[in-house]
Amino acid sequence: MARALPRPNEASKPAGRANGARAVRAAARRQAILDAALDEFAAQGFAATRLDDVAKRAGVAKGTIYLHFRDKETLFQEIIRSVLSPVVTTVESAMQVDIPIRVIAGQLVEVFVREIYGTRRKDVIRLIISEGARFPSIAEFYYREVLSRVFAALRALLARAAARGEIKGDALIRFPQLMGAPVILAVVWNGLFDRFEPLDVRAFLNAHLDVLFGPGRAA
Amino acid sequence: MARALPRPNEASKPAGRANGARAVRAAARRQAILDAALDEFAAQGFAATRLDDVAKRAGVAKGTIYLHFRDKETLFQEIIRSVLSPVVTTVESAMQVDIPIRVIAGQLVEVFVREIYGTRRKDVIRLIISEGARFPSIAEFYYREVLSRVFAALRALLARAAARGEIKGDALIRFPQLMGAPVILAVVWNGLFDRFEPLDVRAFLNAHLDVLFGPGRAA
Amino acid sequence: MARALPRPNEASKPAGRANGARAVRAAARRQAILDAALDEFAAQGFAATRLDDVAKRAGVAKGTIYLHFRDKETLFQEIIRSVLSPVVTTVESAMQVDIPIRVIAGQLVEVFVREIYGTRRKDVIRLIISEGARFPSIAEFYYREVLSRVFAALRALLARAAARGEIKGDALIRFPQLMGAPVILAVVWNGLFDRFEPLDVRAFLNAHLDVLFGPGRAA
Amino acid sequence: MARALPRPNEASKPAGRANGARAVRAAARRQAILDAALDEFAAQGFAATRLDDVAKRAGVAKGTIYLHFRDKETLFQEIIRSVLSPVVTTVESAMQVDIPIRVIAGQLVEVFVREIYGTRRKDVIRLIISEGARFPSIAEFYYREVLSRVFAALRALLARAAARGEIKGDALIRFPQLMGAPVILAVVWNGLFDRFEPLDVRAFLNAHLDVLFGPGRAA
DNA sequence: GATGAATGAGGGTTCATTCAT
DNA sequence: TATGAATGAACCCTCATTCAT
Repeated sequence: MARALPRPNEASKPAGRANGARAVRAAARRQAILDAALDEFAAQGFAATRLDDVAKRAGVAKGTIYLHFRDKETLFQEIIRSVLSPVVTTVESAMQVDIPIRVIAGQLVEVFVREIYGTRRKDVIRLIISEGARFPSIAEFYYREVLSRVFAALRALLARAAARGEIKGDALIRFPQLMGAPVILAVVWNGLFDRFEPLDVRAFLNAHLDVLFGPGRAA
Repeated sequence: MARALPRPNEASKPAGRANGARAVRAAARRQAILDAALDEFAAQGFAATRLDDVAKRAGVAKGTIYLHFRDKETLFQEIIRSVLSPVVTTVESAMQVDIPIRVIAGQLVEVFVREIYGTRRKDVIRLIISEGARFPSIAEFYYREVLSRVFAALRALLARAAARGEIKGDALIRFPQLMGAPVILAVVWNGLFDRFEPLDVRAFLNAHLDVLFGPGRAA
Repeated sequence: MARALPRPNEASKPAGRANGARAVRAAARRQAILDAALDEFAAQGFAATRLDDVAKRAGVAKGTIYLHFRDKETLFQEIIRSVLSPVVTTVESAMQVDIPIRVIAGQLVEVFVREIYGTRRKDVIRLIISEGARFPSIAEFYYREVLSRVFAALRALLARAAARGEIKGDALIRFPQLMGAPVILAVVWNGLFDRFEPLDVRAFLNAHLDVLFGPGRAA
Repeated sequence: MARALPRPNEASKPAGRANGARAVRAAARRQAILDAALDEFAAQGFAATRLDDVAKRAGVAKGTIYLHFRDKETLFQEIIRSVLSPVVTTVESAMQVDIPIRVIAGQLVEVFVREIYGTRRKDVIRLIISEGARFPSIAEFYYREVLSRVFAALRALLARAAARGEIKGDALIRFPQLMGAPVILAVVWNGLFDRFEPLDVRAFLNAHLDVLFGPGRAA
């Protein structure tokens, strides 16, 4: 199991001056629980995950989980909410640069491959897809904090590109989701069918860009 | 909940000669259980579904379920396996006709909208996406019985289209998944975000075809 | 532990014609659970009672309890509510007869000794005293269904007695509770101090009547 | 919650010579814990009381409780034992004065109302009634240290009164408990039914004395 | 001494599965 | 065949108690 996540926005708990040690340990434990829980939730789904296993994997006692999270559902939501948000800003920024959409799209592929597909954030996306329907607040949070922000930036980007004549029809303008569809497929495929037929995600997404914007150079 | 599914290949249990009535009743019960179970599994997921609720919804006693299915998991797999297979042949057939790929693709959109998105088969796809990782045999079955067959036909279709010059680059040839990506997105979107931002699936998929093959007439 | 309760108002569940056997068994099981639970609640108090023990004592599985009672608290309240009500009518009736209060009081002592102190109803009173403060609905139910009815009848009885000159001052009229005080003491004493200094309850209560109404014959 | 108790016998821990300040602080903490614990035990009962709440209410950390008391049960018993004993001497003294029993009884009513019913000692009595059965050592302690001493003095008092002809029959002689019965009822009533029907305890107890000894003047 | 984070046994409740009717 | 009462393993969560700081 991938253990670490590139976490740009460190800092977390203030830790004051005095017993910083204790605060640090607490934060570490909390993170260990989050990590372990993500592993378990990703592997078993929400309902089938036992907090006993989470505790064991995190190396803490069962009761310790409850020192950091109110209950199983809160723990779950905490993971979903905390893991993806950091990338949103990165993606937004990349979209706002005033260069050809084909270039930006290529950068986004790299960001996705590196920051999401190559990390456990991929599992979080899978969890949202799998469990989102049962946790309306999660779907809502994800739509509000992630999707709508990304889509806003994407629409602006597409408008600029259209103005520059980089896009042919109006399909992408009307359905920006088309740009993200292969990303979803990649995550789903990875979870279900990679062992039967592996998918080279980077190549796959770049091929998609070729379809959208005409062939680029690199793959 | 959509109650009925167009089921071309009825038949199931032979029903012998004599007490055909009994066999018919048994088959009806079995189907009622399958229907009810699909509703519940789709709404709650596998682990959170209670057989009690399935029984109640099917109008049978809890024990009756065990007369037809070995256990909860078998019931689940039975649903997954039985519901999608029928469409495969339809899709294969459509792909084998020797007409422009753009036309066939348009027909496939209609098949999808009518036979899957407009029925509970959509729920089954969602279940495969959500639970497939926990049920390797399901992923495997689905890959073998559905995906690989559809992909085989699709590859042949794409080859013919390429030969005819209907396709520009080699992206689609190398990654036929690109054709299906928006279908996955549509199913996922429907489950999670339709209440925030509804998606006109037919228009969406046709827009995708416009991107792939250049604009068609219809929308 | 006293196992049976004189239950004047048999009947309970209708039991129909057909599967009366099943209904009878169900009722028996339900009663076994109530009996066992009363034993445990009386011995340990509400919070310290484990349903595991109740089940064991009742000879059923733990889950069976939940077929008959929603949860531990409901089971508890059910006991409290079902056990005492039957005696209320008896007591009311006794009080309504138009004979000297001294005689009626003597009869009430007998009723108490026989129907309450000699049965597990005594435990129920103790439970009300012990746990009532934590279960407002129980105190309220008991006040409404038992106390207020008994007090109403008692006030009428006292009024008649006063009119007949059987009572000296107005103390009893103003505080009918004085008649019941030794009953409470008896129940409490029985639970706490009988092993140090047994209390002959019948004699005790009759002595109380001597104090209230002057000496009678019997003891 | 009544905070203070008239505590005639202060002193507790000797406090050595040197760091008396520390000892005083320790004693204060200990008392704060006892006070908080009584509040909680009275409100929730022994089993349902959480030491967490006690600590919070006492303004100390949970671990601190264990510096002063071996465990939850010890803390409980400590309260029971420490709170009531002080009044015993007062009651004994009042009973030993050589004046009419009616007068002494009137004084006892005042003592009860002031020292017990008006303080948290009332709660302790309630706790003994509620939990005594589960803590044999408490019932035993209470019987030995309180009841038997009070009853001894009471029997002497009654003997003197009988010799003086202040008592009619032998009921009180045989069952001195009759004198205390309304006290028990008052405490129980206060906990359960006061909100439905308040009881004027002083008037109630004096009415009882009217019954026992004939009407007095004041109330 | 004082703290409060950490522990882990324990208990209420659920639910897949069985089986007597 | 169909039922649904009964079972009991499993799981979430609580809380008395401990102990490193």
